[in-house]
Amino acid sequence: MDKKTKNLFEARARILKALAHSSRLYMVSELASGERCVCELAKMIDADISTASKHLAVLKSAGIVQIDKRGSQVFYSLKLPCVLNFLSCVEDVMQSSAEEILSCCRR
Amino acid sequence: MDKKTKNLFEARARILKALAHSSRLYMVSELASGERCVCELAKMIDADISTASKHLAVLKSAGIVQIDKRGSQVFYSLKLPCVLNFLSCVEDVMQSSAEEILSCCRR
DNA sequence: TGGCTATTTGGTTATATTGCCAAGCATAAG
DNA sequence: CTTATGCTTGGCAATATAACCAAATAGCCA
Repeated sequence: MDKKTKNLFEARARILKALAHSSRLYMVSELASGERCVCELAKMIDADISTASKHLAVLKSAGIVQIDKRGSQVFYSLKLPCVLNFLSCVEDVMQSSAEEILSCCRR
Repeated sequence: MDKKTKNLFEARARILKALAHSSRLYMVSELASGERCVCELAKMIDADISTASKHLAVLKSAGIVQIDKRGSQVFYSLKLPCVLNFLSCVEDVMQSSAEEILSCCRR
């Protein structure tokens, strides 16, 4: 694997890593229905505001969400809707694993 | 977020986490063109065989790849082709970020 | 059986991530 | 100006990941 290829895959992995946390994934799926301020998202994931803020910073630096500061609040929203397509495949993987377990038990 | 929802998102995150590493991502994209044994994949990511084996175990336990033992070798292959769709969206996110940087420099 | 090859597993160390608290900053309200 | 609110940042402790080496395991062949 040459250096250029390595950099490419590291960049890709960085984006996936940003999504690879239950709280961040939940926030992303909430943002699918519209923008939310930090305090709303913090309540949703049931965590300290500073924790939510840091998670959102991770998503932002990966280019998955964008911000809009209005007054004293900061509103986050999805940058690219295609991110939601990720989840449908994740669902397929989960279902496939579940079916495998079931078919194994049936025998 | 109730407990059931939390478990669901943790399960989803586990799958994304399995893909969120440059070596694992590279192995997955190689497997797109067909099955490979552990030693081949280890060479490709330029790592110790034990390291490759552990990465593959992560992918397997996430349900992303499957194995076929033949003789003394173990062949890994993709379980669901849809995993590759992830990458096209990752590409979109990267391009969007790159365009943003460019447009900022042009001004 | 004994040695050989391919792979997995255990152990260790280095590094990264996570979550909370406290402190800082900016904007809005009084 | 002072206070309150919403958010971000720095720091720390706990936990999780990653990479390597060494040792264990499994199947093949002489």
